[in-house]
Amino acid sequence: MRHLQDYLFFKTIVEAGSIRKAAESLTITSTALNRRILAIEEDIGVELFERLPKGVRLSSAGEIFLHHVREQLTDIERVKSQIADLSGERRGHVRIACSQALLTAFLPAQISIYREKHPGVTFSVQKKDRKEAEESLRNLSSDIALVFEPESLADFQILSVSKQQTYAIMSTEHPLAGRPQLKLSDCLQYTLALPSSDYGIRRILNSKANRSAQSLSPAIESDSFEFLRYLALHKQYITFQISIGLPEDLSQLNMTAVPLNTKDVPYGMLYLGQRSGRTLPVAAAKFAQQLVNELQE
Amino acid sequence: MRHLQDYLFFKTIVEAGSIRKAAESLTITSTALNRRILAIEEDIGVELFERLPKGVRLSSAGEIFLHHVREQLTDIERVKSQIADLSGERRGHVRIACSQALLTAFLPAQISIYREKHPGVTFSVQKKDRKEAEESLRNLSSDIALVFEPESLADFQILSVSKQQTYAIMSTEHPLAGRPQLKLSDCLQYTLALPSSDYGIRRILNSKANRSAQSLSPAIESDSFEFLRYLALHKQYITFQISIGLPEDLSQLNMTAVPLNTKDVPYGMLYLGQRSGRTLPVAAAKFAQQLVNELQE
DNA sequence: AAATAGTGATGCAAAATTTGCACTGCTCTG
DNA sequence: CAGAGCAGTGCAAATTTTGCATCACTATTT
Repeated sequence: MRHLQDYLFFKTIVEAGSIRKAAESLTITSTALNRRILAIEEDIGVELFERLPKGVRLSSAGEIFLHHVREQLTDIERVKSQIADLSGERRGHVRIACSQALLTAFLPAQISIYREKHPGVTFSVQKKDRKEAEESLRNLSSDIALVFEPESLADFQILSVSKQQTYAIMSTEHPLAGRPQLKLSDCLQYTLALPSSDYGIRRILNSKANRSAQSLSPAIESDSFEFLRYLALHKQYITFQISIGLPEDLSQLNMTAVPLNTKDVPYGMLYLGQRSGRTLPVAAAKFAQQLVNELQE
Repeated sequence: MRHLQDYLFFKTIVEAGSIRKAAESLTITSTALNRRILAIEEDIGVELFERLPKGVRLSSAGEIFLHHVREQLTDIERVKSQIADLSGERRGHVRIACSQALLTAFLPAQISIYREKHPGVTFSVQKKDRKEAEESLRNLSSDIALVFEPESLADFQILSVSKQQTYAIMSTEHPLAGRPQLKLSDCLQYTLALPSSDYGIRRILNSKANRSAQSLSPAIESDSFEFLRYLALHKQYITFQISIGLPEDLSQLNMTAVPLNTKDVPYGMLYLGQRSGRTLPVAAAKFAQQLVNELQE
């Protein structure tokens, strides 16, 4: 859309912090870009930026305008997507913010299923922690978010909630492998490789440990679930994952996942949501619907 | 706003039903206008209009686009108004849809009060019946609506509700003048001049008459309250009005208003509302707030 | 203290886009 | 069947946007 170019330019400048830098990434001259901003400012009658020696910074009027610009840019996407859907062929782009656990198996599978029906739809998936995911919904940089144990839920419109059981992951050689079910205390006798404490799984385990006055002392902490998994394979450590985050090929890797007793370690909650009050583009709305159906099973 | 010109052009064409007619009112050539539409259509990839021999008509894609355009045009007004409010001086335009009864005394007084504080704010007031008022909120041609006994309340976000007592209006020479209070049956013995049946007051009176199996047979019906009032003055008829709609200068006109007993004819409800989910421009929001305060007394 | 490198703004000419005129082809109306 | 009203199009003029060179300013580095 031609008229929205100014909006995009403006947004890019805000993100770049300088007109010249923004101009570079927009493949346009800084002077042309500068003048477009000046023109907008004249239109509105207020300066959108403070001019600093190091670049530009939003004025308070600019903040208001930025908010409007973000809404516009996403709104026109929705409109285009609705219009495209009239002609039968679904097109568009779905932007997903999600917890790390979803990246391994669930989302790849779901996206693949969706794209078989609608190859015109593209996806971007960003791993975000709980805070970041909610923020990205708020500032419209994501359409939907899948968050395990979310934080505030402000502006978060819940589309689906599903209970997630925690599993212990270990090598098939591990003494505990083969048990039908475990308690957390069973695991504490072995060496643990845990996600860092800003992850939902860790919070679940922590709270159980605190309640039973046990101490959760991991030998290894990491923010990469994949790393933890490989560690558990080679070093006979135990790590944990929620059910939806279990890789499909564990057995091929000589690993196994044993569920933790839910009376011992309670279910965690996986939330699917969008920004409240927003109408999603068709593609995103339909994909969200697919996830809702899938999560209900 | 330069970029929104296309939107305004588009909207004008829709309303005019023809590119040439729209071009005329926009003081631009039909050919230039035509090409701007073609450009938009190329941008989106779909035809927005069906081309008919008599002009153009919206396609279904155009309908979606129109909806977006309307939201845009009002949204940018809100943004401008919010930005202007930063600099202290309030500017903007408030569009009000209201029932006829409000035009006589209430709204003129309220607008006058508001404009003393904020002379930069302009107003447009449109008399609408209950259906029309709600529709004008929905399609964003009004910011706020004041409706007596509204109909559906769909998409209608209620800002305030106030009870309105019904008054009988008559000449000071009338036999019933001077009574402290009346019952509907008292009035039925005299000749009535009533608003047409799509007005809220008439509905209130009708429902009472039906319940008590009385018959409401007006000698005169009109959709002009002013006409009815003058009629009542000169011909000794009785007409009715709700409290907020009573003119301030009745006594100077040798007329008087006598309240109807509320146990006989119940209160009617006056609703102040906006479209649900919408953030009003500063000027409109503040004016609405003033009305809410006023109506609470 | 001076040089340097970074920022946004501006005058001016070239490039690109938009506009208006004249005209086409179409359909419905009288 | 002629006429009026409609949208679309080729082309040249008018207007707007762009890019280059350059200015004025500031913070950092030498």
